[in-house]
Amino acid sequence: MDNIKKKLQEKGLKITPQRLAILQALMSNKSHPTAEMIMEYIRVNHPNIATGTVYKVLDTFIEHQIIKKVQTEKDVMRYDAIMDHHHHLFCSESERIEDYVDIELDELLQAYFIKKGIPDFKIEDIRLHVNGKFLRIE
Amino acid sequence: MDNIKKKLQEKGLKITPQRLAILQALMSNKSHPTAEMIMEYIRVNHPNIATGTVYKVLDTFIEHQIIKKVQTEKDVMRYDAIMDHHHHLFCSESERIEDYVDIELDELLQAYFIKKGIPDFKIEDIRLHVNGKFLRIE
DNA sequence: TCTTAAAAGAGAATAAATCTTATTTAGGGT
DNA sequence: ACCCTAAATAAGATTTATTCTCTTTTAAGA
Repeated sequence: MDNIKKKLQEKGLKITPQRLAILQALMSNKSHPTAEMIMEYIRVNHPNIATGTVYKVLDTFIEHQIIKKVQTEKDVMRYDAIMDHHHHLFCSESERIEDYVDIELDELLQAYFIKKGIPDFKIEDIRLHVNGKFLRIE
Repeated sequence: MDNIKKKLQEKGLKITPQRLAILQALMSNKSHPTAEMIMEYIRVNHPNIATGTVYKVLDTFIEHQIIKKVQTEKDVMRYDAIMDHHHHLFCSESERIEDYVDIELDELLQAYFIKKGIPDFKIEDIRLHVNGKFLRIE
């Protein structure tokens, strides 16, 4: 929790109970939750947090690079508190999304694109979207 | 245009002026348009097409694998009529999205994952989301 | 402790997408 | 070519996620 406070302070953000609750919710949840799911989770301890506040706080976090949006095909946004470079595994039968970290792969891709490049495009970041099926239930 | 008709027939879909217009719009537009943009485009020749029809037709096309949704961070859906395996280049400063085809890369990835695999996950499809900047204006 | 800019609350407003119901139409069968 | 019917479209109300506006509250530096 102190670690969460430090994160906000580093970015020059005021420490509020709402921000702490939302960031804590995000960091304890690896399932890339929606704003809805975050609200549900924090309403246990913060019954009167406003919907708009949650969206606003999430936007603030994104702006300050504390969290990221996850790109999906659905019209509900999902959020990710893990900022280290990683890829995503998407379940083709459910809404499940998991992180996939693979430094060896990153090096392979980096080497490939340094050698080959993409015409008229300056690469900043490469993310894999791996679609498939999870063989074990979460 | 006959080619578009054939596409619908192959999937057992009725050929309607609305479907032809929407698919034609999608195939002539490489910018991964939104439903809104498609409507604007086809309203020139089809002034009284209903919004709901456009969404319905797009869903039907997705269901029959004639088009695909593009995963973005925004809450407007974008559509792609190119079904051959390809990746996407995302502009970090605008809404521009372009296709990126690279068979050599696909082979590299395939070889990598056949060798290495992902624990408890059966890969069906791998897409790269390459973020960066376009060095030439469209 | 005081001050004030920043943040949160409440709920109205917006925008994309979906749903409902009535009407129309494509295309197979006669 | 003409029916017939299931499928498709039109129109517009509705839903859902998200954003906006305005007022009140609060964090944290002076």
